[in-house]
Amino acid sequence: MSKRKQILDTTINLVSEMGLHATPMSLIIKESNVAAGTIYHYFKSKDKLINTLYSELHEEMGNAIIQNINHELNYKDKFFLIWKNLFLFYKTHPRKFEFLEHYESSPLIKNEIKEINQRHYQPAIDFFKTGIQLGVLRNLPVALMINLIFSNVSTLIRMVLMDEIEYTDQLLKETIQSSWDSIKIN
Amino acid sequence: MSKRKQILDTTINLVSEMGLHATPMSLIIKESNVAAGTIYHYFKSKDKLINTLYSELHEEMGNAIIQNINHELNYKDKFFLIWKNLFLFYKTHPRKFEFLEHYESSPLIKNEIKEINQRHYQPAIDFFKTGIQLGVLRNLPVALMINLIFSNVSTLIRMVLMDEIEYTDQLLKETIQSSWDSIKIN
Amino acid sequence: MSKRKQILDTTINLVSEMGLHATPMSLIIKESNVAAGTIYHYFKSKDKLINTLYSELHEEMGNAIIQNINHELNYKDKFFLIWKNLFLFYKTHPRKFEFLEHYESSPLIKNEIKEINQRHYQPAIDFFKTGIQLGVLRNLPVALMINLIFSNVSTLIRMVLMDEIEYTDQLLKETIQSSWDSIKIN
Amino acid sequence: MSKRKQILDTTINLVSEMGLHATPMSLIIKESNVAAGTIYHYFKSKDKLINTLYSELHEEMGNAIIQNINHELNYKDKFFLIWKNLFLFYKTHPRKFEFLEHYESSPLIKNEIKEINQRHYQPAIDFFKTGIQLGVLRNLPVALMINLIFSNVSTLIRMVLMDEIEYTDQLLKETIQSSWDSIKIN
DNA sequence: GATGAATGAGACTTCATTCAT
DNA sequence: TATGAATGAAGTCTCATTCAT
Repeated sequence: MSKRKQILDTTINLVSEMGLHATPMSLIIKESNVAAGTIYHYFKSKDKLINTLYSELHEEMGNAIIQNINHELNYKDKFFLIWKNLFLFYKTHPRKFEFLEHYESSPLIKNEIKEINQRHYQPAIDFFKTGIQLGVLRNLPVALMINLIFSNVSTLIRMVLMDEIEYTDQLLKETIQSSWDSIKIN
Repeated sequence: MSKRKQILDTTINLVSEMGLHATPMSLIIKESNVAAGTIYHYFKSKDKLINTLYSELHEEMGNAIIQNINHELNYKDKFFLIWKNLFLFYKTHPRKFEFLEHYESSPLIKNEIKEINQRHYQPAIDFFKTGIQLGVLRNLPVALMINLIFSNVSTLIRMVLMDEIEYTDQLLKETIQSSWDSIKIN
Repeated sequence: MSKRKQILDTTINLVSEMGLHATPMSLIIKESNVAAGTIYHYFKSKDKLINTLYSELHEEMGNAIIQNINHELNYKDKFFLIWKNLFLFYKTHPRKFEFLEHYESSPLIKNEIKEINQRHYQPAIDFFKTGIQLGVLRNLPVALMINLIFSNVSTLIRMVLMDEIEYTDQLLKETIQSSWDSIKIN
Repeated sequence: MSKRKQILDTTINLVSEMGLHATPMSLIIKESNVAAGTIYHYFKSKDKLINTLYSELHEEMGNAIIQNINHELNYKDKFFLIWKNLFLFYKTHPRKFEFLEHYESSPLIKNEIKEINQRHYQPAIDFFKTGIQLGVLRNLPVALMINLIFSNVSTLIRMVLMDEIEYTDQLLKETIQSSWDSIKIN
């Protein structure tokens, strides 16, 4: 594995477990078996390292949520699939979810970076916009609607990962239904 | 104002603005016009200071959300009022919301402390439990339901405070309606 | 018990156990159940408190070592008794021995204070001086001789208190004999 | 000179002069012309730094005391030489003696560390053991005997270094004789 | 590309002491 | 006599980063 990959992998594991500020560069250096200078060869600063991770992660997530969406599905089924895609991505990669939890609320992240990374969700944004235009979805601001739905996914996965609730397919289905009912018309 | 109060007030302002780790004790000391030792006279450590703030805040919020709830209101109206109460509490005290945003995702917070502070929400928990028992609400796990609704409130207030959306009474009403539709039966 | 006595008692216990620098005034305050100001009412500073303890201790020791010395005993028996008196004083008051161990090597103690407190040992000094004059003892500088003998006592008691050796009357007798042989003539 | 050596040298000088607690890291940093971080690069903590010094010192002393011991010397002469070796080591390196004086009585030192470092004195321990077995020395516990003799050396050197007595070869010889008389048989 | 010794600002906290009550 | 809130200098240690090799 390349040194760069080693560093990124170690960082996501450490940050997801301990938090951003409890993960000093010195620890990343030790755990990824590289020299101090090597990290700074690949990443200009700790900020840059974290933000790189953040960007790559969002690209990956952007791809994950549109998996298996095809045009033959009706609108509601597409919604269910997108929701499930995101949920299963987090469930399969809990470290990545935890990393985002630690990251999003940090002053490290600049709005500029957040905005840049929204491009990965353009298909999802378009999907909700279309839903509103078609009259299938409630006429809420798209950005708000997306945030509401995405935060629903986060709420469920957070409880599942923290063992505050027992995961079943039935639970997943009902939670998605709840999400759907919050935005659908009728 | 007592020194203790000065310290707590300064801390919530600084932490909400800069984040937990970007708020050194030295800054709290300077801004609250006390000596270093004075902080440690009242709070054993930075951790303890922050956790005290967190506890007092939750007590305040617990009281805020049941404001003006009276028995003559029907179930749905009570739900709208609780939602609005929480939203307006955050809107009136944006610093407190921001403090929580910084705090909740920090490894500083121990589950133990989180759990202890849930007692302040017992009336809310009971309210949702009753709704399910009465058949007014969907049969989702109560903890999940509460987290879903509360995170909806956070989503809206976050966007409003960050100027990502323009607040209107109409917007508030529609968002609450969306929340309600996600849990009501029929 | 008077506050002053409470403070002194607490201090000797704490210092003997933890050492001078590991015994902050705040701990003495807590353990002796007095207010911060009260200590400073009786003792001008931590230094003064410790030095007071030191002086009172040496007065007590000075009295202890000449206990039961009467003129009918021969010189050697007097030596054995003095040695034993000091040893038993330490054995009966281990805290006091430990206090001195922590104290003597501290830069807190000024030579001036050490010298002042030597007056309590005048009888012992005279005893050794006489021994040399009589030709019973080796012609070593008196101060050196006293330090050698006293440090022998400390060596034995230290090992006994630290459980590095098992105390028996036989062991005590033999160690005193060894001390005696180091200074006696013939 | 390596930074590590610079730090150790500076530390022994400062501690011997001022005492353990009167030697802050900041002073060591300033006097040894290194950055704060550099000390912690080599030594995990102040404790570790001091203990390293202690260990290296005992190794040096262990070697010093058996200097020039050869098998042609008789037992008594060997004893005199060992005594003198230790004395001269201290006299040549007064800082090292003073460092030990400050260190030994500190709660910083754990018994564990003391014990580990006794291995450097195995030859001396064996020497005394042999003396007892041969019937040349009094039948005292070896550990006690060694402590008695070593503390005699410390007593003399302490007085010499503190100018409480004037050093002469004659005085040295007589003090060693006194030590010898305390343990020899006949 | 890769190393790791070295940096130094700044983090949290302690502690002897004071002083108004 | 007795209290204890308040002080602030100073303590140990961490950490992102650099640079000569």
